[in-house]
Amino acid sequence: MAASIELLDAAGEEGLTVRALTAHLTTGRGAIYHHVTGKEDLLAAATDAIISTIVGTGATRAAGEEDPRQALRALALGVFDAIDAHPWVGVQLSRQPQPAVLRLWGRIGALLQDLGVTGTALSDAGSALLSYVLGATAQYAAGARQAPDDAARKEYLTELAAEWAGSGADPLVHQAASGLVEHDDREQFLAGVDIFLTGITALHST
Amino acid sequence: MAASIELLDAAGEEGLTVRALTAHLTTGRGAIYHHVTGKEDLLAAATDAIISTIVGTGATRAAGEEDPRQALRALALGVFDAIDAHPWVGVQLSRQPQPAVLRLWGRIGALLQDLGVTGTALSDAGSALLSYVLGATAQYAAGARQAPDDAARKEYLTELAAEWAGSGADPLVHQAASGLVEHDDREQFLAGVDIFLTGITALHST
DNA sequence: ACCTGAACACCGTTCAAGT
DNA sequence: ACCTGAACACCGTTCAAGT
Repeated sequence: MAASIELLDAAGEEGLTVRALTAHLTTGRGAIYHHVTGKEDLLAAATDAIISTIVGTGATRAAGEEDPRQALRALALGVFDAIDAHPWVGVQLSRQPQPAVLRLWGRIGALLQDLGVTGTALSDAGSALLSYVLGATAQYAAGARQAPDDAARKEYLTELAAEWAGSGADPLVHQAASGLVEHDDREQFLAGVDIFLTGITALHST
Repeated sequence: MAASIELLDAAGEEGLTVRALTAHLTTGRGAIYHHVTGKEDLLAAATDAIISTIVGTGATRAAGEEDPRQALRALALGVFDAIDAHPWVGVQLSRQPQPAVLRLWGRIGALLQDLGVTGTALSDAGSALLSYVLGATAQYAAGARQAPDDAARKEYLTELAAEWAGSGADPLVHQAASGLVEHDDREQFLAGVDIFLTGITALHST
């Protein structure tokens, strides 16, 4: 498992090949099939291992001593940072039915319940927040994969901004493109979480 | 392009192989490389073709005669229905930099502007809403791929619910699992859009 | 029970050769 | 300029044979 994550971090999803993995473990190609059913299983297990470290310990200290809103922000940021460190997790999380997704659902649901949301509103809010987090991190991961370091990121964004500006006559897109290079992904991600929490609170209190 | 979409609809992302496509077009394997740079380009073009039909015509009649909130709901539902018809689009949209995503961004941004959102709040709200729509549809598409028809869907969800119920001691997950089989994806998706719009409005008016 | 590694049935992409 | 299709360099997975 550790070897799989190492390979994924080093070369992305395409870097995890049965050949590379078994070579790294100095074993025969067929050997892994005694431990996992196939490559899909391998990826799911690696993803679950990463997500577990974020959700895992937090679940016990959620008794209520902490502000659930703050805890939800922290959880979301935890996922964000994990994808920053392991971009391949972002793509993987969009593929159901993943145990890692289930784990996240449970934690988000519990915190929303602490916030006083119940019934249909709870499942609506939970799945919506989860979808946002997964969608945003997947987008971010895709961008990060294109530009691993800061210099490459700046170049990539400048190029993308030029492409945006050129593609549409829309002045709005133009404006968005100019702000693209300077914007902070992490801040924008958190702003989205806040829109969510505000919406949930507003809908709940009416 | 039409042939590519046909293959993708029939057999999913894995069904689109260079061999199957060129056989369908009764041409040589290398022929397509004179029209697209590779398979990635092919998938991006197919995705853009689908998204264009949703965003395309709407852009012109967005002058303001329509409630922007309603228009955003309609746009979101349009994406949802497109992925219902072509599940492979869902996965594809999570991969940047996709012209289709840019197209959606432009339309969402314009409608948010009609709603009176500007500056940093606009780019925050736009990217958040886009992330939600992409995340939710990707999740839905992944589920739909597992269960193409209604009978399979029910069976799949019942099985998933049992798995959920078994995995965690959490009573919340238990409760969510029981509601899983009956819930309407489309309704839940729209509920999420409403949480968003409510949050954006609430943050904007304070 | 677990491992080995050749073999199998696929891929996407390239490129000399044709029209 | 566009097409052809054999060839190349890969894949994931299987399975008879070993320990």
